[in-house]
Amino acid sequence: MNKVLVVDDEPALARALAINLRAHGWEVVTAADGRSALEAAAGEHPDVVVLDLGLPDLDGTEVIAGLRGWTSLPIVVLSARQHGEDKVEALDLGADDYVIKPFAMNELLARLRAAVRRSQAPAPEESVVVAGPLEIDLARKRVSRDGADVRLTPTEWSFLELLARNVGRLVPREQVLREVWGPAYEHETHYLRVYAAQLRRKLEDDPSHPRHLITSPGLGYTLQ
Amino acid sequence: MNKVLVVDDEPALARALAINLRAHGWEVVTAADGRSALEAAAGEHPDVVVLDLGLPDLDGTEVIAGLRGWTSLPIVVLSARQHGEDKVEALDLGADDYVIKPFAMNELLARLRAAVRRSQAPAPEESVVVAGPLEIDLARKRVSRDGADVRLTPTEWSFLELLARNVGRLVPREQVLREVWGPAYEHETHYLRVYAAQLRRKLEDDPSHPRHLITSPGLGYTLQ
DNA sequence: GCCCGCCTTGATGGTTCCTTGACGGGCACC
DNA sequence: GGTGCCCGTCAAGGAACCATCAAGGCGGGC
Repeated sequence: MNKVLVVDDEPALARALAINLRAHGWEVVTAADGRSALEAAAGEHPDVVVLDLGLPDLDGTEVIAGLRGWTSLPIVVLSARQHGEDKVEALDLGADDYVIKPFAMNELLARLRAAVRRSQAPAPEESVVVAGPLEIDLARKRVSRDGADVRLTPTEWSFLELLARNVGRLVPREQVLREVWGPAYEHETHYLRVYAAQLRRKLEDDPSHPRHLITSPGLGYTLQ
Repeated sequence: MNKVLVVDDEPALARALAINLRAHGWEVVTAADGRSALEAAAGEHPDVVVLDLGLPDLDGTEVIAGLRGWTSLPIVVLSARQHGEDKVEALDLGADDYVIKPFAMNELLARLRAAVRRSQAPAPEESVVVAGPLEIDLARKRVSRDGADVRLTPTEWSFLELLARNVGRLVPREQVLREVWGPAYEHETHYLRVYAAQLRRKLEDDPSHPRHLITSPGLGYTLQ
């Protein structure tokens, strides 16, 4: 199921959107201002953001800039302003699409689907990544080792998923911290060690001599 | 310069678009019907397609489907139809964006920029530099020699990467020091010798008679 | 309200890597 | 042949980084 973050300061509209989106199979989280939107984007890992311009605390463009600083997560902007430069500005800042209020629900749904599809397309994304005795099913968020299911915590999964999507490639430490914990955690390298150790204990035959979750000191981690 | 393929059967509109786009720095090729649009997309390698629905020969949705069969090239649909399902249908078929006529030129330009940026951002920069038995994969940060992986430290990698990005060219000592250690280290030439030696020990068959990591005394280093 | 799972944080010990120094060789020039 | 310069090599100390264990705190589920 795809997850969408709805950012809107009008409770009525936010609730209406949430109900409609849930009815169409989306998992919905909401935020009422820019600050909590940025937090939620980092903490909830949505697949797409619906962003209403004109929030109480931050300008909508600041929210876009704040997100684009660390993620390419698709953003669909929602606005009542029919004319003017803000549409162009939002797109140039890195928004992915723009819908004018009032809008037809099925149009918004189509644009969300398009945004998510685009963002996922470039990852050729076999939904199951195999590494030795490990099978990582990205779509179902499941991992098995020698055929037996392995239970992971949300953070462990997020870490492993990132490595799996770049299987065979070295993923830099900063990228792991940014994408798993959020942009404010780029220097919390201790987390990496703790979670790498936890994953190894669950996934490796000999956790102290890992063969699949490999550390490159000072650089990052590789799944192979 | 970015190249755009404009598909429109009205010569007047097509010409107006082409002039405007060229004025904003785009390289423009045009097609007046669906069949030639598909050919042009294959032959001209545009960065983005602007597609007017309602062509004489093929339905616009068929053009989208025809393109999506083999490429993920971004498509911006142009249409006069204000309402109805075709907007949703076009997006779901794989169009990347949708602009309704009449439209503001700067909006179309912004959407084109956004579409191109999106399509290029995730391009994983598949560049592998080969020098004799060495293969240097810049994206994966991996080096192999005769097919076997070679482990490098962060500083060694940074040094080698710089040389690999300028393979065959002499990289001045000062540039190496600046880009690997930072601007304050421009005169620490000793570092160069130590790390050049370490790299040779890992990469060369006979480290004391290097064939790939070449020193030009007083000038700099070359990878070949 | 309690319990449990998970995240965070600290402490410790081991490893890797960077920096720095010392020494010898080749080369040009005097 | 001596001198100076630059390069290559080796080695050691210390800093940065990693692995592991464990405990406290927080929140969600019951």
